[in-house]
Amino acid sequence: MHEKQALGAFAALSQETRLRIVRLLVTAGPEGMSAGAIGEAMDSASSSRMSFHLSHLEQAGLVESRREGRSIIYSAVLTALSGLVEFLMRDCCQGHPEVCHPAMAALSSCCEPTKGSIRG
Amino acid sequence: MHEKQALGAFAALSQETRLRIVRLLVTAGPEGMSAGAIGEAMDSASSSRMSFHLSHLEQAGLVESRREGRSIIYSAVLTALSGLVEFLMRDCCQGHPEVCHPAMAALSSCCEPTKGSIRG
DNA sequence: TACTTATATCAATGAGTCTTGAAGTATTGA
DNA sequence: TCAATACTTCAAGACTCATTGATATAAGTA
Repeated sequence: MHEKQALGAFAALSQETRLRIVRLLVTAGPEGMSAGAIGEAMDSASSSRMSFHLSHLEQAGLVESRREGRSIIYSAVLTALSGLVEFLMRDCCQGHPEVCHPAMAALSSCCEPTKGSIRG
Repeated sequence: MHEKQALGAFAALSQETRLRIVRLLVTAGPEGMSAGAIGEAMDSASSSRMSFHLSHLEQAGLVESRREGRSIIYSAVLTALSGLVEFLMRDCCQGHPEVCHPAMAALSSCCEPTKGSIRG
């Protein structure tokens, strides 16, 4: 994850519709959702509007697509999200590990690591 | 950290100058840096341009300021950064803990937690 | 082939953002 | 009080972004 990629990802995530799409696709898991289904889940989203935001997200590397019959299925690129977090934290931590510990505690409660515990 | 705050933070971080300012201030630590010193560290930054971006970052909650004599000292709000990470990961992990583990491993190598270890 | 469904692309419009230079405010010192 | 320093605020222009509606492409179906 380089600065340009991070800037693109932050820009993609700074738009309400796109942030919601990403969250929706993350919860949808690896199977993903068709563009139409995503559009139906969003408020008053025209097909061109969805296409605009989905291609924006795809170019930012946050989602990927595959065709299934007439539909195009979008899914979240989970490694891009974790890479973004890694980039953010890498920059945060230079000499100040206290920044990371609250975030690690939050992750710990979210992800239930299989071994070990985190103390701030 | 709510959606609106996250959107504001992502928008603030999606601009090259502002992302660099944040990284600069994170490395500068709690003492922070004056607006002028930040401007000197950036390429060809006019004072009004710095002020524009610094107030943008401050409104997003990513930096804070205090006056010292004639100078205004800016410093990074580390809890806002970790809060943003927490927000991102919280949304990432719904049913998919495998997203978080690589990020946790990255944080682990960055922050050297005082106790326990993280396994993906 | 013609029709329907599903999505993408294009062009135009309006809204928002970034930069610049000038003017304004706050602090310090003579 | 005057001048200098350090920032901020304001206004204007250029640029970018989001939305809309129309058109285009691609894949099934009759």
